[in-house]
Amino acid sequence: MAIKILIADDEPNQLELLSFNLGKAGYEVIRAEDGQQALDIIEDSHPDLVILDWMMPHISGIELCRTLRSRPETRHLPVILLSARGDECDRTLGLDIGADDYISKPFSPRELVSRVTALLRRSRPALIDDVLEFHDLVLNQTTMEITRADQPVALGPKECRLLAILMERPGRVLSRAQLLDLVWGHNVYVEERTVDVHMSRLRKAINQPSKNGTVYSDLIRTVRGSGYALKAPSDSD
Amino acid sequence: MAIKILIADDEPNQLELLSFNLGKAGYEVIRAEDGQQALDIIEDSHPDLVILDWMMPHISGIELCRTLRSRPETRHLPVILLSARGDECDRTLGLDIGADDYISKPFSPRELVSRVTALLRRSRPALIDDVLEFHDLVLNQTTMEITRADQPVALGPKECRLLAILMERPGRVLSRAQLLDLVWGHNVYVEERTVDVHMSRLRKAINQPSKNGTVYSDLIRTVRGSGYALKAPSDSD
DNA sequence: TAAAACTTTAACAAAACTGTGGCAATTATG
DNA sequence: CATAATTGCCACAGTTTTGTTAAAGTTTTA
Repeated sequence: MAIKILIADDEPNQLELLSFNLGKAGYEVIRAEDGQQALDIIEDSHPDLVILDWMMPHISGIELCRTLRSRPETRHLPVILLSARGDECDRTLGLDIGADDYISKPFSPRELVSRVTALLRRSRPALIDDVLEFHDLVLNQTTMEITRADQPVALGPKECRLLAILMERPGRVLSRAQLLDLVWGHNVYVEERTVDVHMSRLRKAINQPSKNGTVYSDLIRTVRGSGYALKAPSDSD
Repeated sequence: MAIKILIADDEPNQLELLSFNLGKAGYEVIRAEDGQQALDIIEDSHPDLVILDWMMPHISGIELCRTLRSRPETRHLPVILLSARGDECDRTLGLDIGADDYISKPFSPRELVSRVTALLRRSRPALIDDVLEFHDLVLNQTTMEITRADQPVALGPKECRLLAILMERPGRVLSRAQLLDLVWGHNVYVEERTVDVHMSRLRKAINQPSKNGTVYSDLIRTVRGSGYALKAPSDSD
């Protein structure tokens, strides 16, 4: 599945230039021509990263960035701000508002792509590195091999994806609804309790993978009333 | 615990300037004067972020960055590269090598601090995001972890929410009716006395969290006839 | 000082939540 | 086509959480 990047810019030339370069670098590009449209698309197609022009009609990049940061479901969505003005005040304002990076025009295509990649590596390592690690768990997304303490672990597709989602956000609590959305996709109807069942299967699989009798500690934390998260075992257990 | 930042630069003035500004911004700064020393310090004191000068004797920033990226234990350590030259080639090289950000001299203190904060936000979400603090109490709403004086505290969902509501308004007195509204929602009928019970449970939980016999002071203030509020302990209790 | 007003907290039953074996349906796999 | 694997759901059991009540403790008021 290609990495989706949303670009919002009201200037067609600019939009074209950006799309072309990111497309060439292998990203799937979605375009928006103003802030409102961008917001709709974000809600709808869950891009992995967004690039916002500072100045746009209706909703400016800054406003949009603020909005995104204020909503739980987009709070961690990587945002790059784009501005014609290079002055420092804008720069710091952009970053302080919660943008993850700031590029001032004119910029080189190379730099743009580098910054996008660097930001993705930081925020969604799975998309770039395709090896996820947590404690002694390793998940290679290319080969779909999973190991715990170097012992192979067998997982079904759903459990595997579930694990990947958790490992991309180590420690963060995800509600059943969020997990359904992230793992199953957001137009599939399944019971929330089904998450529990898969979590149970996942636990069983990763907590006793090896043949020798070693017992592993539970890396999955149930947060009563909220959902599930990964947790590093404390010294006591 | 303060966030530790390592700065490696062979030029004393530069080092001083950086330290001063980051120190003022509330970070704990550790200094290194060349790449080798930086490496030693990283292994030794586990900084949360490092700032590397591009040109340094013995081991350059670029080399050091490569080294860090190649080791599992520092693979995800946030790195900012610093360079005298602003040309794009360096810029993209730096980012491609795995640095998380790149700042070219001369830079403004404001921008530096903004970039550091932005980088920390995305690499160590727990340090920046969704965290409520009051005195020695910390409530991380992302991971749903609560600690008092760094000791974990176990809370049920209701108590947790109650605490969050109080911590969002430190010191302000909230009536039982307000608390019912904020915590339970405004179309639920529960006895006002119930608030007392939960407050009592909350107190018990946060005022004696640790195993060692330490006794913590009561952070919750009962305002007779009005309601409850958080209070910082005075010196006497 | 006694009564009144208010708060704390133990106890308990009800409600809510979670873990998991089992089952049928569906989907790969050989 | 037969067999195995995967998936979603139900239902029961076991826990934890929650709301209420009531008794006991404090503070304020008259």
